[in-house]
Amino acid sequence: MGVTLKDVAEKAGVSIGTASMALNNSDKVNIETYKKVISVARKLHYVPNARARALVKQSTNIIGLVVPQIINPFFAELAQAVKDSARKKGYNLILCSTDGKADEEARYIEFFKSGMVDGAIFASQESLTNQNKIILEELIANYIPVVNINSQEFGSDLVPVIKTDLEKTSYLATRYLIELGHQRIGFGSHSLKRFEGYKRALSEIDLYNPEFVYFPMQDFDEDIYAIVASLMEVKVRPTAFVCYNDNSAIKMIQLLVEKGIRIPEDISICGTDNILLSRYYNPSLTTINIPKEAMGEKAIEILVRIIAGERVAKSKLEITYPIELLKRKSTTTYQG
Amino acid sequence: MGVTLKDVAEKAGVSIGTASMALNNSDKVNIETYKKVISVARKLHYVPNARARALVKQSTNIIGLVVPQIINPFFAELAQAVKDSARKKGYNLILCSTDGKADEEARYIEFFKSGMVDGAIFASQESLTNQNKIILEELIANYIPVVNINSQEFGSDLVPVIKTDLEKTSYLATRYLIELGHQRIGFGSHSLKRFEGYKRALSEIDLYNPEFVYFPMQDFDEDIYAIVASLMEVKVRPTAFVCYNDNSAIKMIQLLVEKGIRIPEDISICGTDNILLSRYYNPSLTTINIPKEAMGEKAIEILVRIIAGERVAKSKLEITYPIELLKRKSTTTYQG
DNA sequence: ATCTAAATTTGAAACGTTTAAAAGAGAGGG
DNA sequence: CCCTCTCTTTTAAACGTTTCAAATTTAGAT
Repeated sequence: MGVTLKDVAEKAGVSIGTASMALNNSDKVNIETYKKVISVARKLHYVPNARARALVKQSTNIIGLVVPQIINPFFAELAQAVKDSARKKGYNLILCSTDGKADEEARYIEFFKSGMVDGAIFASQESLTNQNKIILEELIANYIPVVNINSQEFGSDLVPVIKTDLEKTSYLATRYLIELGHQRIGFGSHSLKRFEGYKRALSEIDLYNPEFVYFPMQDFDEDIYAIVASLMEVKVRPTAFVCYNDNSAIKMIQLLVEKGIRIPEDISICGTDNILLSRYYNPSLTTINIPKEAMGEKAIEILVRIIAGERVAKSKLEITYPIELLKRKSTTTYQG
Repeated sequence: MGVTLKDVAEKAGVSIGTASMALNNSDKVNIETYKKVISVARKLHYVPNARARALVKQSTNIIGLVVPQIINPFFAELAQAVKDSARKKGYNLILCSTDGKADEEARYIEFFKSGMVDGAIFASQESLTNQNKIILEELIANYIPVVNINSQEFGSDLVPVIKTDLEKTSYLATRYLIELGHQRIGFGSHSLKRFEGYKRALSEIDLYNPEFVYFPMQDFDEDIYAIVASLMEVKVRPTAFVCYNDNSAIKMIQLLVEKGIRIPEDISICGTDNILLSRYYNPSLTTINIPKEAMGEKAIEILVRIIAGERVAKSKLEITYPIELLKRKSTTTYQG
């Protein structure tokens, strides 16, 4: 079908080995033959067969990135960062979103284990499920380099973790709302870590009240309807709310506005992630910035080092990135 | 490093050929040997080497999807749809975003030509650039199956096109605004097709006025600042505006609101794409739905047929998907 | 026991590269 | 003219599968 190295070699009147060396800029080959081979290759529009090369080189130059969902802007932006860094290092990125399906996950693992990627990055919302951990360990066992982004407290010593301090995100958010004068501050997330930060901030001033805490079981996005419904019924309503992430904050605001509640006048709302859109939302969203670019870049940097054979994580390697509160218009002082 | 077919064969006491056949469920192999091989393979945690298989099978089971940007929700959602369909057909998706960089594009092309993908889907905002066309033709010349999503009027007979009627999107939007009583309707897009639809709707009632037309040169997202600034200065301001897409509509609303303009009371705004967020924006966005799932699925279906060797596009193959106006809260009747 | 046909297994080529060892060609010195 | 050394090219193995023709085994029929 396509033109192969053999064709180039024949036309250039050299052996396959020489042709290969010439095309790989080996210094062993005579300058004249080099020129000849290059020119013939160009003339024939020769493109090296990546499949053959992958086999002999034991490497595909592809990195896999696994995210829970692509359509979540946080992961889209993270993927963008990871991709850019990967390309700079000469890798292509294969983007895998699991959408919470275990069988999808399993298929990706098979794919990775089969050697189609040189390494993989797992990004998660939060802490890894047991299932995730098994997966990572299985990959490690198959000598597939792995880096983990964003998950907390991962047990294995073998997988480097790039993360932020989740507890601190909600601590910062809650602190800020307290500073604004709020006393009844609600919270919604399935993240224990985040809950701890929220609780810590309120406990410091003895204002923690479990009444205002919502722990959606599974899918926060879906459970927002229930939370908003509950907020409408409750006698004493919180005047501020700390949301799981920007996506859910936006959804929550929309639902509240539909019920005639003004944001931020009636309820201040705070997200997390600083997705691109949070700045353009109406009202613009007070949120916590997660340094996605830096984290994505770091993940690639470390992964590439592992791929190159460096024993990066002799012991537990964890890198925690700083986060930052961005004060915008979805929060305001308590209008007692 | 890993365990190979040879290891399995030896341990099972059969030849490599037999082991291979057993693992591929060939009916030629005796049931007892089959069981033996399977059990040994399982015991050794054998995973077939995809690189070797790709070489001999001349296929990687990977499909490439090229989009302008992942972080644009429209393309994220389209990618999601494409990915789901691809997986159903047994393919993995490699997601490539060019971010408008020509050199990135070129690298993807090399990658595709090298045989690392079995086929490729190109999704574009709009009409293809000349550059794009050259790329597609180059791929075709290298026997890489290609399908095009969303672009209008592509010359080649060889590349199937999955699209919508862009002219109609802005026609529908403009018509609706006219029905709402608006007479001064603005328009912003670099798309000629869309402009035509807008102009047609207004010309039908003799209200077309070039004064209200904004043709950003390059990046609409960036040019919105200039458009909004201009809208603030102009003596007679439009009471409604048709935006390039939801993303830009959202950005525009945000900027207008910052200037104290109420949406939709002062200006009605209409987007296109129906990204997930448009429903949760505040106000929720009147927009035109683009059937992303259906289009993504169709693209994969056709691509897979081409990969299988079917000569899908003997002549020009174009499939146009229906669009639909979604009336939401960013538009309202003209409050003369 | 012999022959044939069917069932099963083996062996080896093929996929298209890379790479290291071996071979060959010049050049210069003795 | 031979030997050695350097520079260049060729040869062939290796990567790990799949696949198909050929070889072998098994079973059935006579």
